[in-house]
Amino acid sequence: MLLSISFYSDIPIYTQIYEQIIIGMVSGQLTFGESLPSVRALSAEIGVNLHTVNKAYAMLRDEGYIKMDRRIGAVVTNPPAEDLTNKLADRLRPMAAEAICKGVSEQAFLDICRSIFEEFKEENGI
Amino acid sequence: MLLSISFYSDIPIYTQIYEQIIIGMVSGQLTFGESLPSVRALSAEIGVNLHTVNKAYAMLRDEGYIKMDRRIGAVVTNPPAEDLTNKLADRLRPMAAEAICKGVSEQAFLDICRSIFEEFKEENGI
Amino acid sequence: MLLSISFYSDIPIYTQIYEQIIIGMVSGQLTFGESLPSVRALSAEIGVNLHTVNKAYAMLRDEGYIKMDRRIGAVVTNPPAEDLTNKLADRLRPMAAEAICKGVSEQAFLDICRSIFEEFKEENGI
Amino acid sequence: MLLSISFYSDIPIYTQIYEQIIIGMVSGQLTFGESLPSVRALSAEIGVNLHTVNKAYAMLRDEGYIKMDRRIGAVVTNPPAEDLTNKLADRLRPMAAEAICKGVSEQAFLDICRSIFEEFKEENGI
DNA sequence: GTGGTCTAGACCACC
DNA sequence: GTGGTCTAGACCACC
Repeated sequence: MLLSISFYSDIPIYTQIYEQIIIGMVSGQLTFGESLPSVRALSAEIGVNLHTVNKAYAMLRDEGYIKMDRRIGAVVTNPPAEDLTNKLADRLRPMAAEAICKGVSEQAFLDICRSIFEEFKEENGI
Repeated sequence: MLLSISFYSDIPIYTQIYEQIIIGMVSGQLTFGESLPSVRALSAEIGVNLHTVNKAYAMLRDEGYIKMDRRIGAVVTNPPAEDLTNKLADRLRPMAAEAICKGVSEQAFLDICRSIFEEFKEENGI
Repeated sequence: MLLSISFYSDIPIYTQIYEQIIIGMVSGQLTFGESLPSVRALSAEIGVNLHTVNKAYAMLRDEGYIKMDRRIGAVVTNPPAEDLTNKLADRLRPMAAEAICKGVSEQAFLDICRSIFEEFKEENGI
Repeated sequence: MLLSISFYSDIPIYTQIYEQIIIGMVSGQLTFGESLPSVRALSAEIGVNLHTVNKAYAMLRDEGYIKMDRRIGAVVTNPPAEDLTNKLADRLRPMAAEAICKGVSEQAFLDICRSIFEEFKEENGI
C-alpha cells in the first residue's frame, strides 16, 4: 500500500498517515490480520521522522484499528463497533452549513457521500 | 445570536467562531444584510481577544460570507456559489472510512447528513 | 457626473472620490473651469460624511486638480505638468512583478495599459 | 536577498515584505524551490515583529507564491496562472488618469512599464 | 464609533 | 528547530 503524504498540507502528517491507513482498510488494500510496515521502515519510505509515524500508529492503536505486537509489529484489526452519530454530526454540521451557503444542495451533498462509499466498494471489487 | 465557544476544544477559537456564524446563517439566526456585532463587542461578549474574533471575521470575509462596511462593521452576505465537490469529498472520505470501520452503515451515515439538513430547515421554520 | 462608491472596498472612500473625479476629468465628464458640487451636496448625494468629501477635495486641491473659491466652490483646473516617472515606477513595479508571476506577459500588461488610454480617448469622443 | 523596509511609508510593512519578495522572485534573487528565511529569522533581520512577517508570508501563501513545508518553513513556488486583467486595469486606471492630467503621455507611461520589465530581465541576466 | 496595524511576549503543535 | 494560536495593549486611519 502506498501512502501519499503532502508536506504542504495543513493536515498534520501523522493525521494524513492515520487517515490513509484507515482508508486503505476500507478500500481493501489492507486486510485484517495483515501487518503494517515497521515504524522505522515506513518513516524511511515516506521520509518523515520516526516520531511522526509512531504517533500515527499510536492513534490507530488507541482507536482499535491496529494491534501492536512486539514480535510481528502492527497488525490490522477490525475495531469494535462504536456509535459515531454525535461525533460525525459535529463534524458534518459545519460542512453542511458551508455547503448550503455556497449553493450545494442537500441532494448534491448526499450524492458526494454516496460516491465515496461507492469508491470504497469498487476498490473492494464489489 | 449566541455563540458557544469551548476553550478546551482542539478546534481553534477563531474556527469555532467562523463555523458557528455560518451555521447561524443557514439556521436563520442571521439573515443577509444583518450586521454582526463589532469585533470589540463580540470579543468582549465571548471573553476572547480582539484579534481572535478579527481573524474569524477576516476568514468569513475572504470566503465571501460577510462584507466589511467602513461605517457599520461586518454585514452578512450570501457568498457566490462555489463547486465544493472536491473539497467536501476530501473531508468526507476519511470520515466515511472511519465510520465504515466502526460499523456505521452507508445508510446510517446518510441519515446523519439528512438529519443535519433537517435541523437547519426546522430552525428556519420550514 | 456620477460617482460610484463602494463601502465594502478596501480603498478608503475619500480615495475613491479623489480617483473618480480625476478619471472624470480625463474622460471628459468634467471639463476645466467647471465647478464641482459643494462638499455638502456631494456628501448628501453619496451618503457619506462631510469630512470624507472634504478630505477628497483637499487632496485634489493639494495636487492641483481643483481650485477652491469661497464663492463658486471647487473649480476643476488643469494641474501643472509634473514628472511622475519615479512615482509611477514605484507603483508599477510590484504590479508588474505580480503579473509576471501569475503568467501575464509584458505584451499583455502593456495592452491593458493601452486599452485604458483608449477608454479615456473614446469617452472624450476622440 | 535583502529587503529594504521603510517604517515611515504609508504602505504597511507586511505589504512591503510581500511585494519585495515577489519582486525578488521575478528578478531572479529568489528561485523556485528555494526556501525563505524563517519567520523568526526574517523578523529579527528586519527588526519587526514576528507577526508582521507572519502576515506577509500568509498572504504570499494564499496567493500561491510560497508553500509552507512543515519541516523547512516557507518554500518559493510558481503560482498558478491567473487572469489579472480586471484587477490590473482597476489599479492602472487611476494611475493613468493622474498621469494624463499631469502631462505624462501614453507613450511615456508605456515606456515606464517597459523599463520595469527590462529591469527584471536584466537582473535575471537575460 | 469602526477595523487595521504593529508590538511584545507566551505557549503549543508539529517535526 | 518550525509555524500556529492567543493574549494584552497601543496607536492609527477612517467615518
